[in-house]
Amino acid sequence: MDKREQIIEIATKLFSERGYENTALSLVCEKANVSKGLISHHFKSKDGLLREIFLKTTQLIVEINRVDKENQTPSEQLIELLDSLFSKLASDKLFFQFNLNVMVQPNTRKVLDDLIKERSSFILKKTKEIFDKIDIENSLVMSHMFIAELDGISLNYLGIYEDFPLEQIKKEIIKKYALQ
Amino acid sequence: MDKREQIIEIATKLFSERGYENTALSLVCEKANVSKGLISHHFKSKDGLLREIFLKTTQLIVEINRVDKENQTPSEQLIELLDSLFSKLASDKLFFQFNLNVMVQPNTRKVLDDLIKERSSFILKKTKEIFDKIDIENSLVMSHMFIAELDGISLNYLGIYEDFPLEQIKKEIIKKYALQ
Amino acid sequence: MDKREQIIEIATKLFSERGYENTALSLVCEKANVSKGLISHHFKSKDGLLREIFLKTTQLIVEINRVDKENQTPSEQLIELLDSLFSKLASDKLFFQFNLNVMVQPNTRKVLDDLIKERSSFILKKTKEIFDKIDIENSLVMSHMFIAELDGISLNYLGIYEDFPLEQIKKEIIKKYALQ
Amino acid sequence: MDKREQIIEIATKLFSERGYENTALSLVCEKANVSKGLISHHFKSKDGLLREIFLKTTQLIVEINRVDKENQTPSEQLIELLDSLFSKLASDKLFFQFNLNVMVQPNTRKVLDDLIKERSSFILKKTKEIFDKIDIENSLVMSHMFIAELDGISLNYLGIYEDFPLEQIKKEIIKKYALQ
DNA sequence: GATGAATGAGTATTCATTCAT
DNA sequence: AATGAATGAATACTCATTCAT
Repeated sequence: MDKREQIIEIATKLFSERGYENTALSLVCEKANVSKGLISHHFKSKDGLLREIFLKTTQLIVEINRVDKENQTPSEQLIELLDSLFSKLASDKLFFQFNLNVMVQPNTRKVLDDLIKERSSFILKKTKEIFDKIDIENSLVMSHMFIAELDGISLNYLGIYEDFPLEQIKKEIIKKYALQ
Repeated sequence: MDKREQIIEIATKLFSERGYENTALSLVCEKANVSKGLISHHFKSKDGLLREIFLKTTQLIVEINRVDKENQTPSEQLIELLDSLFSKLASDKLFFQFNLNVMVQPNTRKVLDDLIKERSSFILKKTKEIFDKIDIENSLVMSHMFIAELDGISLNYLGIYEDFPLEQIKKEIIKKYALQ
Repeated sequence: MDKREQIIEIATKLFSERGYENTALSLVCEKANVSKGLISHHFKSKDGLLREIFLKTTQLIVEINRVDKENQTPSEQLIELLDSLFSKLASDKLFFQFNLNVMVQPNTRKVLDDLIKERSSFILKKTKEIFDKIDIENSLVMSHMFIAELDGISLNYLGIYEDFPLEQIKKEIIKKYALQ
Repeated sequence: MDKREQIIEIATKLFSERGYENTALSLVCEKANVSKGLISHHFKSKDGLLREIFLKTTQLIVEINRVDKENQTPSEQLIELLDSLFSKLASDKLFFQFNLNVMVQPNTRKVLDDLIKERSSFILKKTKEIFDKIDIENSLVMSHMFIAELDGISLNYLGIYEDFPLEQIKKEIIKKYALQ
């Protein structure tokens, strides 16, 4: 059993559920069955642990975009992307909760600044690539709107409206973007 | 000079800039030139102060929606709404920062639960009213999408992309929703 | 009972006996019957408390030098000064222990830098004044030697030689400096 | 490259510069490119390492006193001793810094108690031997004064006065003690 | 001899809250 | 309404030491 991995796993869960600032390292230690010193040893500080976790979620996002799309039309690619995104949104709320959380909180935002910039420019680039293939006009602005809309859906679904009509919105989004 | 009002003003600014959890009441006291006891006296607790502030921002949102629209077409109303929203987004970032912040943070989310629900259902209702007047099909789902898109734009503009093309996106949004 | 004063008193004693770095604030709190927060409240930090204490000991030194010497010859002044110094050295070891301690420890030395410089230049000035009155040649260098010798005596008496012949050395010193 | 020796060298430097209590073994390990376990292995504990270092500095002091003085008069011996001492004081401040440090700090004082006593009685004996040869009256007390004065000079030169007139004081000391 | 993961007690500091005045 | 001394629980972090490899 790798204790380092265990810390990351537990901390990810707790940071997502309770928020970064509201999660004491002592709680992480307790739940992960690990001493306080070990976090210092492996991650140097709480912020260091946060960065490690954020990096891991970025890798996950990168992987979602790396699926082999050789024999798909751009529209099919977009549909698949939306499909996997909406699936994950429904199945793994905490993943999105965590990411929203740390990007909005001024404190964590600062700690993760470079990593957030790196990730978000990657997402923008990938989106624009698809839009360019589909030959959408004004692809940069449209990519920004596309990303914003999906982020807004996450935000409203996760944090604001209890009866958010996720499924129907998914259909509308696919209709709007992929079936042009 | 009303000290109660001064506390609210300073606290709003600090909570917005630094996040709720990362703002010590002692800092609020110092900046507002006020003793610690006075916050307890007026607001009972830090959470109480937060609720008071959130209520005030809700009132502001309500006011934006209350502008007299008697002699406007629904489309004109929508355009004006979008206009004032994008203006405020550019001029008063902290206002949106604060609201995003407290809605995404699990802790504050819990404290404000009832107020958030009240506000968001108000916003949904108002949006749907306009969409119904415009006679948009599937108005509930479309209202959700509309709100989500605007929230997503705030999120991306404020917290993620440094060179977010706000102006162009505003034009696209108006084109999309109001000029049908 | 003034708790602020109580903290200073207890801390002075403990810092002297155990050294600054080896004295936990929790120990000070326990002995002074005071909560941990109160030290923060009054002194901001452990270093702040140290500076306060060092300032107080400086005041004591200043007072020793302020005794009315109107109707004394310079030699009589010097004898009286030596007398009170040697008395205090024998009766209040901790006082000297503390001062040696914080001036030699790199950490505390840094924290107290400005205060140490201020104090030591005061002592040098006062010594030189007397030496000038006695009309001693090369008074600046001789003042330095005088101060160094007394500091060295403290150091050896307090910290090194268990059977240090303090009384006889006092006589020799008086013979050497005051009876020229 | 002998790692044991390397640890001693680095630790001596760091203890001197930063003080014993303020120097973490992890820092020593890092600077010496050595694992934590190795210090335990070689020196058992941090205190063990300190004792080893103190012993080494004692040996250095012994060597200074062992220089062949067969064909020198006692006065010449004393001058040479003072000369080498003042040279070292100017060239190797850290050496004296370290020794002052550990003798004044209650914690380290306790750990090194036996070694300090041994060393200081050696120094006293050696000094008294020379003074006896010169036929100085009251040689024990005078030896104590001599040692104290030199210690005081170190203390004031290293830790208190930035513009301490070391060279002139050296001349005065030689005049006073060696040219009688 | 040498490593480094792991421990756990200990440290200064923070902070919302209480309460006498 | 207003102050600020006082509390005490909580927090991130430090660090010497142990031990399996």
